[in-house]
Amino acid sequence: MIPIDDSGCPTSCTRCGLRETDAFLPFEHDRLLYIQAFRETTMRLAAGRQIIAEHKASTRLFTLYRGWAFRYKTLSDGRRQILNFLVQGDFIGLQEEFADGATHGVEALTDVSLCVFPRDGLWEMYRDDPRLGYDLTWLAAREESLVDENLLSVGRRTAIERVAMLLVHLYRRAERVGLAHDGSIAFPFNQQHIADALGLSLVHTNKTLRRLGRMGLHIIEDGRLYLQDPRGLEGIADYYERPRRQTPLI
Amino acid sequence: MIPIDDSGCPTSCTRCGLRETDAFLPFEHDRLLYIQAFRETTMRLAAGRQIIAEHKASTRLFTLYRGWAFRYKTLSDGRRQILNFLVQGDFIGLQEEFADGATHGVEALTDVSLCVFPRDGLWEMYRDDPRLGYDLTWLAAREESLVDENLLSVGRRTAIERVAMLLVHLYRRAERVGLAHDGSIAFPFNQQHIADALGLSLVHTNKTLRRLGRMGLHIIEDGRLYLQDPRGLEGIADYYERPRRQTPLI
DNA sequence: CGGTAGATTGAGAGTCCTCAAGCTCTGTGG
DNA sequence: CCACAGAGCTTGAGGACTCTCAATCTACCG
Repeated sequence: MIPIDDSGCPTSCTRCGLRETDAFLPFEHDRLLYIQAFRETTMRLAAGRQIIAEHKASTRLFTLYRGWAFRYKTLSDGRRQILNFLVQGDFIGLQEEFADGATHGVEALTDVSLCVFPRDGLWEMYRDDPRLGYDLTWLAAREESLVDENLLSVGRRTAIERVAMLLVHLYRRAERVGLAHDGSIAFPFNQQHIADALGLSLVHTNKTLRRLGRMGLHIIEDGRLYLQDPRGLEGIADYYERPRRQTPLI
Repeated sequence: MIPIDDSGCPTSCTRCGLRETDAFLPFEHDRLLYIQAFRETTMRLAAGRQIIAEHKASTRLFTLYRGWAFRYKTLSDGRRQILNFLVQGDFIGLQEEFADGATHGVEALTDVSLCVFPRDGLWEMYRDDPRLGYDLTWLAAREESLVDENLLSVGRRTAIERVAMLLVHLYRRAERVGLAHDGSIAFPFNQQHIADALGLSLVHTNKTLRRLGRMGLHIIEDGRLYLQDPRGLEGIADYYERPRRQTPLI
């Protein structure tokens, strides 16, 4: 029996539940202990709560241990753009450390469990264990490639291509970290989330989703997403997932 | 007289011309020598040439020493999205090191001069000098924030807002690294570049640019950009530049 | 003096947006 | 047990922003 704290995280990083999948790079025992010492606390947040508020500097870094979240930016009249979705294993808050005030918010999309790290300990981590620094750069670069992918969608794909892309992409990411069961994943995203991620209106997002559904490409039912025709979706989206290397998990 | 090699870069990093502006973090002499040793060579590429081809793994990393470049992705039918523009001082190729094949291309927009680094020496750099590793993460995070900003534009700003945003943003970035003279910057971007960066068609980009010009907000003339009314542009774009910290330069 | 790249403009079409209304489902309270 | 409110989903209709097609114009070059 693995000891669990009241946020749903294991008390010890050496028994981190995420590491049971093969999505993550295996870490040495010592390194896990170092991360555990670096970890300030763990916490739980309800869906809809802000993990990092859009215009405030955060003094903390996070690893998303359970649940979904998203990064976003808004214009002053309220228009919102979701930059990318975050799933368990993703690191949160790196840009805050570096970018000069060019802020974005991070919101919990479902109830989430988080590992919390102090932001001002980051440089020490690089110094103490350069390998972890290298891994952080990796995570930053990989997140950027997610945003790149979204920018290509929003800039150059049509509505139906964008939605097809999003469905396949989210499914693959969830599957990757062990969230797919019986050919489906939990799908807590509402249509406003999808619209804001794809740069579409809510109404048009709805019509496009329905259109794909009627074409027999996917089903969203009881909060779960089934890809009936993943190849079909990939074809529409002009997006073909490649095998992925294992990802560092901090 | 600073010795210059045939690519236009100084032969010694200790005399790097870029460091004469205050845009960059001052580096210790030893660190500059380390970077110089890490530098494999320098090179020059003509406008339009590929610095990194879109679907090929590159074995090199670069610092853009002079000129403009851009990162882009394309769909199989040729639609192209420019992800962000690169200016002198920007580091090129980090994502290639980490992202799993999720590739993008990097093209020289003007004639460029580049410092070239071997990609497989990167990890050694983290190990030898964690501070440089930290700086690389910084650069990665900052580039991501550029892409974030573009994604907000393309997803949620109207055409005129996007163009206003682009003009201000490019101007500020160029100014920041010492490229503004007499209230203008060299403007080598053609309308296709702007269209591909903003997710617009060439024709509509042209009409929008003209509209802003007729409103007296900017002038593009003889390959130079003048912001006649930067505040007006910022207002339209709902974008206000904040003071920036100094950036690492590697 | 053609030829090419880039900028410009007009016209018509189409994707996507806004407005509006109705529907389903869930939770709450009388 | 049922009315009611709220969140989210769905659909129709009209309008607007942006796209494609096409043609013209300028600048530059061999």
